[in-house]
Amino acid sequence: MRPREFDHDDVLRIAFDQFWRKGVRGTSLSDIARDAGVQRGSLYNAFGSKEALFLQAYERYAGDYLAALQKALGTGSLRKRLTAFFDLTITNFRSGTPPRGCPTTRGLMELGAAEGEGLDEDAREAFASLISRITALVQDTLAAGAARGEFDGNPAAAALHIITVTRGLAVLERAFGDEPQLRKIAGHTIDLVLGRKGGSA
Amino acid sequence: MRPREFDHDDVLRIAFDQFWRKGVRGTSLSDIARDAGVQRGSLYNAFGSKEALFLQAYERYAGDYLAALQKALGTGSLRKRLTAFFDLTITNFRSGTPPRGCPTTRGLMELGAAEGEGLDEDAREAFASLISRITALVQDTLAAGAARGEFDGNPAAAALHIITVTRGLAVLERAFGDEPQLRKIAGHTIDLVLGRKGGSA
DNA sequence: GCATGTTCTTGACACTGTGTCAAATATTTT
DNA sequence: AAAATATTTGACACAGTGTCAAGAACATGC
Repeated sequence: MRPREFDHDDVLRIAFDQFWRKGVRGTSLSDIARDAGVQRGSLYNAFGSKEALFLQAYERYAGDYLAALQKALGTGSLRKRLTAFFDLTITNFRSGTPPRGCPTTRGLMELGAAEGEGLDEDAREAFASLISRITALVQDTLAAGAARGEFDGNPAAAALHIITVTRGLAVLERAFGDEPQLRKIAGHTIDLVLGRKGGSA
Repeated sequence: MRPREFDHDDVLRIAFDQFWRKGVRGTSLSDIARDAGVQRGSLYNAFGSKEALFLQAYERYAGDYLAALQKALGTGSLRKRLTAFFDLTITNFRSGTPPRGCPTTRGLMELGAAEGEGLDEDAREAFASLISRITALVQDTLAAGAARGEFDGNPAAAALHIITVTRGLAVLERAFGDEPQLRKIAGHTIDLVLGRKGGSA
């Protein structure tokens, strides 16, 4: 067996960085190959296709991101947790120069387009899976808060509402690039869900 | 002057239908040319580029859509108006077979991607403009409702919240394709903004 | 130590898509 | 009828995806 001349994980990182900045369709395998110092053909050999490479790179990101979220949602009052949640979300959208936006939302609208075409279905599933897992995390946090008397409402409905707002924030971020606006919307959402006064921080 | 062999508006309609179904990047000018019965070169001559053609087609759609929204927001109680607003929004996302999603959100995430590239800036502006105008419409509706005592809150903040939710709905639509879920979120949002009980319909 | 087998790499190729250009074409105006 | 003008058409250059066969590097068995 001839050994690989590149590191699998390095390529995944380099590829995801490009996908994040320029979109899947906007990134060519030549770009990635150049940046990674690998021949384009080697990437096809190792990953099969651009979409398959993206999928692996995305799963990597999703794991990291979910772990960070879990940590952010882990301490403090319910209000503090939700604040940390939105904060991490928005900071993620606004990371990079220029800001790169939300890779999940971007990918969903970029690839989740073709319904019925088996190819993009895997990607759609990956995006939907991360969203579902984040929703579950938020719901658990709300349920725990409810048990502590910090929240009075339906955790499932509220979690769905919150996740919808974060997806909306990802869109508004691309439309206006106005970070203070995003944070204002986030604060307003927390007030709405927690009932304006909310628990003291 | 040699006369055009095709109708400008027909091409715009045919093109937007394809863009809506397959995305801008996923639609080739050959596709549009074939469907419209026009030579590809003629499209370049008439519109300049794919993006310019998309822009014209989108502006057309945006005008129609805004008019429909304005009508939907024009009668009944505030709750009724907001319900009609979400209804039209979701129906729009779910129109077509298979459902085509939201062209504005799709376009924003698909084209608002390219960093620093002046080309896509026009498109981003067009998307942002429609969102802004819809927000203004919702805000006016809320302000009018407040004047009639049907709403007690900040119309600007609430309108921004509502528009954020609709953008989020567009994303969730692509992720899960679950229309009842979208309608549930919409209802929950109205309850949240109007204060759960709300004015009788 | 050398042959063999396996995997990776490399370059060539076919295909599709974007955009440009010059030549040919169809009208209107002079 | 000739000139002016805009549209159509086909050829071209270029970039991107994906495939393939041939070459290269290493592990193992003899």
